[in-house]
Amino acid sequence: MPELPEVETVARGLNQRVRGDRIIQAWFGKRPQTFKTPRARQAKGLAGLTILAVHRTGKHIVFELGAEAHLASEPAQNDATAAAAQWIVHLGMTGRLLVTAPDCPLAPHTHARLDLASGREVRFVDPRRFGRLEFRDLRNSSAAFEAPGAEPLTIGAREFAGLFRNRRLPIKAALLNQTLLAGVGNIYADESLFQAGIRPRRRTNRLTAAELERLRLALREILTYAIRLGGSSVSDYVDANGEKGFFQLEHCVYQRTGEPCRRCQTPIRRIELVGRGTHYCPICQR
DNA sequence: CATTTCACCTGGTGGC
DNA sequence: TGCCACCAGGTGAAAT
Repeated sequence: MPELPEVETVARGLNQRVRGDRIIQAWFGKRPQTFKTPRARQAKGLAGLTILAVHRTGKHIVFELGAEAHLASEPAQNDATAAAAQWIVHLGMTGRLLVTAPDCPLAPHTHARLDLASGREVRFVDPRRFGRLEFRDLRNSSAAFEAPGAEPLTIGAREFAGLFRNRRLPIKAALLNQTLLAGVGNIYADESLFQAGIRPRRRTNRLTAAELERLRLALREILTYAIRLGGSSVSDYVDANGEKGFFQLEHCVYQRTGEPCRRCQTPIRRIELVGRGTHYCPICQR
């Protein structure tokens, strides 16, 4: 399931491959749930725009789009002031965003295709349809997209502690709440709690300052390392080039129920928390 | 308001 | 081999 490292990997791949390209026209499927902006408005809005840059915010992929053609090397990354519009893609559980040749066979559950001036296509494929596509025309008073929560890679110690100090919910539930931190999902919540030695059910307001700081650093380290390995390919995740990631080989607890802890050999335990499978080591995490 | 539960989806899995 | 119940989980709406 795409979380911050997977979404970052996809966004980087897209930025490398389609930055500077121009959208000739766009096609959209008929499943209404996929479209946060009505499909007709997306198709009309995207046609003719140039891709200035592609980047990640939280779990969202943002295409910065310009009304005029720019040199691919010219626009600064994240230069929202130059952007006339944005195309915002959330991959949900099973979403894929791929750059393909036009004669590449159309995968089942393809919900969107962008025809590019270079002759290639950007395709959005999503069997389970938890993904979302949104178009924002910044020329029409729409605000630029902002993720609701803080960025786990750059948040400071004081702000991080402030997010959790006055809450009573389990720390794992807090990590999954995108309005607090943006980008952490089930895999990296479990992995970072293991690394920090904290049990998932612990109430956030009962965590010590030292524990919160361990958690902040664990998140940063794990997310950074996972990005370097191209993310975790559990389920059917692949990047914009169709390549799998390798961080799943590094998992210490996620989907390792009953297997020995890599640190102390105790069998990894699985519980259900806020409706999610949750994995931890009963010895290493307190 | 804070927190918890549930519906939305389909492919893969395991039991018989 | 085939059938089917069941499960995975990101998000937002509804319930508590």
